[in-house]
Amino acid sequence: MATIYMVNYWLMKSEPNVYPWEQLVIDGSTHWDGVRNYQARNIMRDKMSVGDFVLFYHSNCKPPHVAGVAKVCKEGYPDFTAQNVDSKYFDPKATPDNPRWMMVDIEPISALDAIGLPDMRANGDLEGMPLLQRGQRLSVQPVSSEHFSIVCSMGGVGADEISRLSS
DNA sequence: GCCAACGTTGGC
DNA sequence: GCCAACGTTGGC
Repeated sequence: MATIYMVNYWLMKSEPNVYPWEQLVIDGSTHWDGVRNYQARNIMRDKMSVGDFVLFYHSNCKPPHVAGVAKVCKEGYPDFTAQNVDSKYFDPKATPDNPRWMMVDIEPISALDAIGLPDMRANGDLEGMPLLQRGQRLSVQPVSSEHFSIVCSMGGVGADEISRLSS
C-alpha cells in the first residue's frame, strides 16, 4: 500500500541584506533562525514537514521579489539563538525546558527569475494570495499549490521541473 | 523617511 | 481582561 505524503507550500521572507538567496545557495542549507512571532513559529513547529516547498522572498528591497524555491530539509526544532546571550535574537525567556522559539532548516532547489511584488499584484491568478493581502506581515506564511505553480512559472521554471529537481 | 497595520507589554 | 503606549514590519 502506498503512503501518500502531503506536500505543502510556504513563503518565507528574508531581507537580502541580512540573508539573501545567494547565501543559501552558497551554504547549501540553513537554519531559519530569528523568527520571533508566534504565528510564524507555530507554522514552523506544527505545519512544516520535510519535503515541503518554500518560496524564498526578498523583502525590504526594490522591488520586493521571490528569488527562488527551497525545500524544508529539517522539521521544527528549538531556535538555539534565543538562548545565546551574544545573539541579536537572544530572548531571556527562552530556556532549555521551554525554548519558546522554533526553526526549520531549508535547502535551495532552484533559482527563479526575480518575480517582483508589483508583477504578482498584477496577476489576477494570484488573487487571494496571503502575501498580497493588505497589512500582512507574517514572515512565514502559507501558499496554495496553485499559487505556487503560478509563481514558479512566472519565474521561468515549471512546477514539474521543481519536483524533478527536488527528488 | 513615512506611516499603516499589527503584535507585545504592562499598568490598572 | 482592557487598552494605551510602544515597537516592528515592510511596502511605498
